[in-house]
This record gives sequence, C-alpha cells and structure tokens, in this order.
Amino acid sequence: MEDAATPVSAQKQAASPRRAPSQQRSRERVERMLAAASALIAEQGSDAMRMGEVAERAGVSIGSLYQFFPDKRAIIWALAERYTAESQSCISAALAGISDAERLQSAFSELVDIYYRLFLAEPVIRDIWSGTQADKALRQLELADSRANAEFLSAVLKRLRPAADPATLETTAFLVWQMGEAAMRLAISVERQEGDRLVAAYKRMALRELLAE
Amino acid sequence: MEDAATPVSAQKQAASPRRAPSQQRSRERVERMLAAASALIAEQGSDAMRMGEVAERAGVSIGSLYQFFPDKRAIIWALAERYTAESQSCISAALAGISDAERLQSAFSELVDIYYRLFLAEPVIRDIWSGTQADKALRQLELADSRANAEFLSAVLKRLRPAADPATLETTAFLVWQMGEAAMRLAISVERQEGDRLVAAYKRMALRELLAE
DNA sequence: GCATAAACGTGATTAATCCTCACATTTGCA
DNA sequence: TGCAAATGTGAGGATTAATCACGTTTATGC
Repeated sequence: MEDAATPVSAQKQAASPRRAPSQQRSRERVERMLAAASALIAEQGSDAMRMGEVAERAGVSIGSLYQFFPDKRAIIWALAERYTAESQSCISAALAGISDAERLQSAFSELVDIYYRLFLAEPVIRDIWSGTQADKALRQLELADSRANAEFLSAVLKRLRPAADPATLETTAFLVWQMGEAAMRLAISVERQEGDRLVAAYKRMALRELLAE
Repeated sequence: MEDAATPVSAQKQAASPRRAPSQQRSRERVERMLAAASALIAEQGSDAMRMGEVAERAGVSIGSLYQFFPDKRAIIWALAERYTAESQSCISAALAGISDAERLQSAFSELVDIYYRLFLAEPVIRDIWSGTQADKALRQLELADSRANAEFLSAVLKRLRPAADPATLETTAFLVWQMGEAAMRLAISVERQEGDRLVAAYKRMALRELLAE
C-alpha cells in the first residue's frame, strides 16, 4: 500500500521523471508533502494550492517537493491514487460473492450511500474528482478505476443473468458506474435536499437497469 | 441573438466589469475575438489558448481583448453561452407537444444521436464541456442549461404520466438529462466503438426510466 | 463645422506562479 | 574511512494572465 501510492507512479503522466524515495527519511518527507497538499486542498481547493505553500507547510524546500513530484498535478494524482486504491478494495468486498437480486439491490444501495456520504464529507475527494475532467492523467485514473469497479459489478450481473450477452452486461455495468460518479458530482453541487433526491433517483434508475430482464 | 451572446453577460461571473460593445466597430471586433478564440480552442484546446494569441489572431491588441472580456474564462464562457442558447432552442423544438410514449421514444433517441454527433464533430464544444467541472461559472451555466432542458422533458413526462408525482418527474428528468451529458463526455473519451455502445446503453437506460410506469 | 465627452485602442509593464538548476549536505555501503 | 548515490536548498528563469496610463476614434449637441 505504501508502495502502491509511491509518487514515482506519477511518471505515467507526462513530465520529466523523478526519483522515488528510497530512504526512510525521504519517505517520511514525502508523506508530509502529501499531508500538506491534502490540507491545503481541503482549505482552498487544488486550484488555489500553491507549490510554495505545500513545501512550506511540509517543512521542506520547494526543490525537495519537485524532487519527488514532477509537477503540481502529480501531487494531486498521488492523492487521488490513494483514494481509488482504498475505495476499490471496499467495493470489491461489498460486491464479492453476490449472486441473487435481493443482495445485489441492498449491497448496491448501501454502496451508493457510502459513496455519497464520502463525497459530502471529504472536501479533498470532492475537489479532486471535480477537477477530474480537466486533467488528462486524472481522467485516465478515474476511468481505470471505474472500469475496475464496473468489473466487479458485471461479474455479479453475469452470475445473475447467465443467459444475457456478457459484452452487453459489461457495457451496462461500466455505464451504470460512471453514471453513479456523475450523479455524485451532481448531487454534491446542488442543495443538500435536492442532492438527496437525485441520489435516490439514481439508485432507482440504476437498479431498474441492473435488475432488468 | 447577437444581443444575448454579448460578452457583457460575462459580468455575471466574478471579475471586474467590462464595457459592452456599443459601436458597430467594436461589435465586429468582439466577433473577431470570439472567432479567434474558437479557432485556437479547436486547434489546441482552451487550456493552451493564450490571450496574446487570441488578440493577435483577431487583429487587436491585448488591451482591447481585456476591454470586453474581464478574463480568459469569460471568453470561453461567452462561447459556451452561444452553444447552449443554440442547442436549447433545438431541444425545445424537438420535445414540444409530445404526449405519447412512441413519439417521446423516437424524439429522445434522435436527440441523443444529434448530441452525440455534435460532441464528436465539434472540438470546441468538446473542449469547453470537458473543462466544465473545473470552472465554477461554466458549471453554473451548464447546470442552468441542463435544468432548462430537463424542464422540456419533464413537461412531456407530466403529460404522459399525469398521475405521477410532479416533483419526482422533475427530478427524474433532470437526472436523466445530466446522465446524458455525462454519458456523452464519457463516450467521446473512449474508443469510438465503445462510445457508440455506451451511448446506445444510455439510451436504453434513459428510455426505460422515462417510460417506466 | 467645431467642441467635447464617451467609447475605444494600445502594448509595455506588473504580478503571480510553476519549475529548474547549480551547488551543498546526508546517507548507505564497501 | 571514503566515496557514490541520494537527498536538500532556494534564488532565479520562464511563462503568461491581467493592468494602466495615455493616445485615437466616434457620437452628439450646437
């Protein structure tokens, strides 16, 4: 886990390569950098987050920051990757082994609620996934994450409806999942009450689709 | 129309006010600025669009540009507003007067196809609505646009299902519409073939919801 | 025609930021 | 102990959005 979230993976993006922290000392510093970035994003949003501020709050120089993160987006990317890794294990656990409609219904409903509460409560997640569309690397991360989660869902669907075309089920699962993320983003951007209604409506819509013959 | 798209409306945003073009001369210049911006966005994306480049290509000074647009986002906003105004009239026309399920089905299906083709064909639209989430003013514009379009749709639904709770129908229409925009954004960001499948799946899902008892 | 105010036009300059780089320091290890 | 690699530093380069003081054009009243 500490390994997976290592910022070196941010190289996948585009910028010049950066060293991965190999010493204990620097690993701790990188943690401080991420923590500082997280705090600043929570306070002002990732757009207003200044690299100098991150460095200052982490107690490192701006140069050290750039030693481990090729650019500003890489920091955000690293935070996003942690969240996706964490949530993916939750989701796989919640959907594992389900093979009847009732359990799918309750598990899915609960999953949506958990996600919704998470989005409402965590300003950092909200900020990062709001800006997703603007950043190619983040978008790719979200797509990959979504595909992975949709796979758990389509696995359940295939068990529930063995006669149906598997490819169609996969498309359905992916779409339902993406619609869910969009519904969350929408729900948190409107009044709380309307958001609740929208999430409920999404649940109905998604379940109707998932449980349809 | 020329009036509605006037960049003075960009004042609604946040930046310092700017003069609205009142002379013929300046109105033509503003058109040139918007055209230049549109071309640059089509070529390189709005992020890479430089204000100096816009001015140069429009044949005006950077100062003139800022005389009519308080900031960079205002230009993009003005372009976005034109597109929304244009599409809204199309949508209202397509959905007007529908009061039976068959016609709703065919009209909705056609509308989705039109939108999808538009997104595929117009790089400017694609760019602007991709970056929507990152910009508050654009997000508001899209939300308002979506609400307006959803209203056309919910009007149809209310005629189709007079016994149903109107508030629920409104929420459904809004959600279906937003899901549609999200589906479009998703579809154009993946391989063409998968995009087609996703749009088709969205259509099925949306129509199932819209025509449900 | 003339005067005057308002609208318009200009581009060098300012300000804010991301990011680099030449050099100093610390750590792991033979 | 000594050296190579890793790590740390922060002044400064580079980019670019946005300003502003001043010059020019247009509309309008007489």
